[in-house]
Amino acid sequence: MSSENSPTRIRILKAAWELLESNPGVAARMSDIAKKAGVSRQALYLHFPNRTELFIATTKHQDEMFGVQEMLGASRAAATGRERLDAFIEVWGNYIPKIFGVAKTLMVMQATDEDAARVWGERMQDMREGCAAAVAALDRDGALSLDRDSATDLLWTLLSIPTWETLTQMCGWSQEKYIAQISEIAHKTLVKPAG
Amino acid sequence: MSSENSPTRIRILKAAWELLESNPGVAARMSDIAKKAGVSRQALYLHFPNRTELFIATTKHQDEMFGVQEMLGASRAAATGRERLDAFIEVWGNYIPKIFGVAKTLMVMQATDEDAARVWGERMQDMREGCAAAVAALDRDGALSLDRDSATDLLWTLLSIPTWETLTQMCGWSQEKYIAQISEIAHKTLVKPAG
DNA sequence: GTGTCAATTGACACAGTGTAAAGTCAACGG
DNA sequence: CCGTTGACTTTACACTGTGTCAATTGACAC
Repeated sequence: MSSENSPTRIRILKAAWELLESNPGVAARMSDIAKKAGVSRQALYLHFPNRTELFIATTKHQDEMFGVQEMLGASRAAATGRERLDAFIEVWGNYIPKIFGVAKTLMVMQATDEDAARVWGERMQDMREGCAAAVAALDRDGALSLDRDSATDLLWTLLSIPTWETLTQMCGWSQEKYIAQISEIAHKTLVKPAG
Repeated sequence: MSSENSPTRIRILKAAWELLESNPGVAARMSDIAKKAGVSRQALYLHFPNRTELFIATTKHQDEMFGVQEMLGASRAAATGRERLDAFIEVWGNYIPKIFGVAKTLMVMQATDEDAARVWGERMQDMREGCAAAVAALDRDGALSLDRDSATDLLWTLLSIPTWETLTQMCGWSQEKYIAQISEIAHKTLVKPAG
């Protein structure tokens, strides 16, 4: 079942991806995914031990396809703390819509499923490190107007998926407005006013 | 089944309340609730048409017990826009922890259940009106640094339950720190600097 | 007593997950 | 050309949880 790259496995992952994306959070049934992938329901269990692990694998597959690591790595290149903050907000903020469908499913499952909770927690912790790094860079520039921990907490919350969901999905903000406003709030609350 | 005040109905609601509170989001089973209420599983269906409606009723029961309407009404009394903003943040922000357990359940169910989604949406819309009113009061004072809609959207997001959850449950902020910081962010981002 | 109402008991249909066993089919190696 | 292997299918089933139904009990009211 494990880390193979068999074509069937990929087809299943792709089917799950599409279904979750078209209906965020609703968590398609195994039979739906099988149907979409053009395989039997049982074939799913040949590649993944259970439903949760299939969705976890879908998440990891997305990260691999999109190359998050590289994207986030790029934001580390920025010279000043302020530039780094902006770069991080832009990269992560623009990554969210790409993964939202699948991510939301995991987020919802997290409440009832330990494995989903673990993986989701790790993922959010990774993102938090990016926040911490940006905050640290600001601090080194003497531009941080809060203690590091609180600043990291705030930035993390500001860039959380529920925040993105509220603003873009419920309030109807465009992706550009979202990025611009989050960036502005981050500056106003985290960064010292003058220079 | 409907809007009676039979003692059994109340006991069921109380049992559901306690179970949801002790395990936010996990959504207890009907049999668990029945057991806790000291009543047969079938008795639940004599009072509520299904699981979702039971949870919805639990939410409404909480609102009734706590008297949200009165609490929020009090914040309308404030004289200036700034005072009103602070009052609203304090009232709503301190209400969240009281309802979190049950609310989170509804929030999670919202993804898969239309009725839950509807009720949850209404509830959030009610809260939004409080945000809009505070923003309008600021605007009347000429103290608003954003257009009304954007300001309402932002305040609404800032005061959303996921934001509270991230800061207090995941980051470990105290309720006091939460209120203080949210208040500060709201001022920095919504209210004009000087006077 | 009889009616009625609230609740119980036990049974069942249904959906969805996960397991198990047997069968099919194509590829590959002797 | 045969036999094996591996991936997948088919069928069946156990299990959990929701919701429905019918028959029964017990109390209280008139």
